Amino acid sequence: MPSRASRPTAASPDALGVGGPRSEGTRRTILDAARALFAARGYEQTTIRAVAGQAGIDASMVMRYFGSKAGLFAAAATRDLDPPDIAGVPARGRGEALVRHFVNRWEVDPSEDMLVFLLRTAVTDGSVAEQLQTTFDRIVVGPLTALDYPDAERRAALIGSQLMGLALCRYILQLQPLASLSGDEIVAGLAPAIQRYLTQPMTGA
Amino acid sequence: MPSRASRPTAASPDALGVGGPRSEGTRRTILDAARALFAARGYEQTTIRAVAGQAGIDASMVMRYFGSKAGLFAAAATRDLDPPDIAGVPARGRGEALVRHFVNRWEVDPSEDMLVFLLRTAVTDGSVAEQLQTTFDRIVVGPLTALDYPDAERRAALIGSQLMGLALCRYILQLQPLASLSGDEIVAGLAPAIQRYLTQPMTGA
DNA sequence: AACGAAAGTCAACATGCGTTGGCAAACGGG
DNA sequence: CCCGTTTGCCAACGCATGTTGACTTTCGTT
Repeated sequence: MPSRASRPTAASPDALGVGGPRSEGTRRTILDAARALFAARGYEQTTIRAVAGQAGIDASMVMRYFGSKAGLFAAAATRDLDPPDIAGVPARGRGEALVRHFVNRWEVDPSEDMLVFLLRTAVTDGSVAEQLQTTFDRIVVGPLTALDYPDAERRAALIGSQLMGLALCRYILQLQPLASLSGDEIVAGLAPAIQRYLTQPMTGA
Repeated sequence: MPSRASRPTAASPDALGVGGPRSEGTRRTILDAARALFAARGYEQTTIRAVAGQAGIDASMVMRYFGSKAGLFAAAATRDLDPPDIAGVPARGRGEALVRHFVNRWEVDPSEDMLVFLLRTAVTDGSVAEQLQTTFDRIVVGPLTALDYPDAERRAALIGSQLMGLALCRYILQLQPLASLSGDEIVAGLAPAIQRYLTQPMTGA
């Protein structure tokens, strides 16, 4: 990706704090570069200079826009992500729908997905782990409780551990043969297990 | 843990390379400290000085013993770990036996387990990921192929992703409610899924 | 055309890191 | 008792990093 100079067009005088409204164009450019690098290398390995380099600007610009490396990460880590719509799926197909939802998103570009992005950094940073918990609650636990599944939290936890394990092994660690299977093969292999987590009776408490 | 000065006892003139036989006592002390810190913070966040500090010695000592930070990690990352004995278990109970094997080990002290140790560092270091692959092949894929399971590699991959996900969510990220469940509850929840991965028919290839 | 603020660059600082070499104490055989 | 090896500590180097401040360039407004 060549260094897109891009004329930032001075931006519109939108609703932004008086603290310092900057060019919205380069702001997004920086955030995209930051997300890509944070997701690819993790927090420590990602340097401000590298982010600035990929964004085609100077490192001090990143500081002016986001204050600090932590501020940059915080800004990069807040993004909308849509929970899967499993309510519109018959109960027997919800396991597969759940797996397919995430696999489809991850197949496009794992680095672009918030869950993979957070996962990578959460491993080395405890505060990010809390954020991952929140995100996960909203995106997996939420839909399950909305459908009145009993023990929704525990079922979501089991399902989550499997989905996280998949994301970890396939997209981050790239372990074989998991990394070279097709998306459909992954879905076919995982869906029955997820379905089972949804429906199997719970023992103990 | 107070700084154990400990007289290294000059050690026995054991079989050690001519390059530099050092005190075996402090060598192990350093390795223990290194393993604990690597497992707790990951590779980047662990500093030579911190390892030396926890071992109660100087940082340069670590260098003399292990040459470099990478050498220290390599030394810390080589340790025996026993594959689970599922051959002596009836086929119907192998899923549970597999889960229980790892959960039992992790309940004692996750930081002491090689798999958790490697997992944490593999996320930020690609070369460690390869080592994790090797370890995993030996400890999970091996026992399965030895029992002539069809599609042993793929089944092991699915099982592995679930076990890795558990280790990640419960012991590293400490996500709720997974982190606060009892070991038995974990085993009860996961065992049927693992058993299913062992026995369910494989679709596609 | 001139002004001034915004946008961006450049050089430098302070810090913490891995790493190195030199120097002091402990130990053991002659 | 002395001396060489081993074991350890101290101070420092070189480097990359996050961060800062002064300087230049762009560009809309008057």
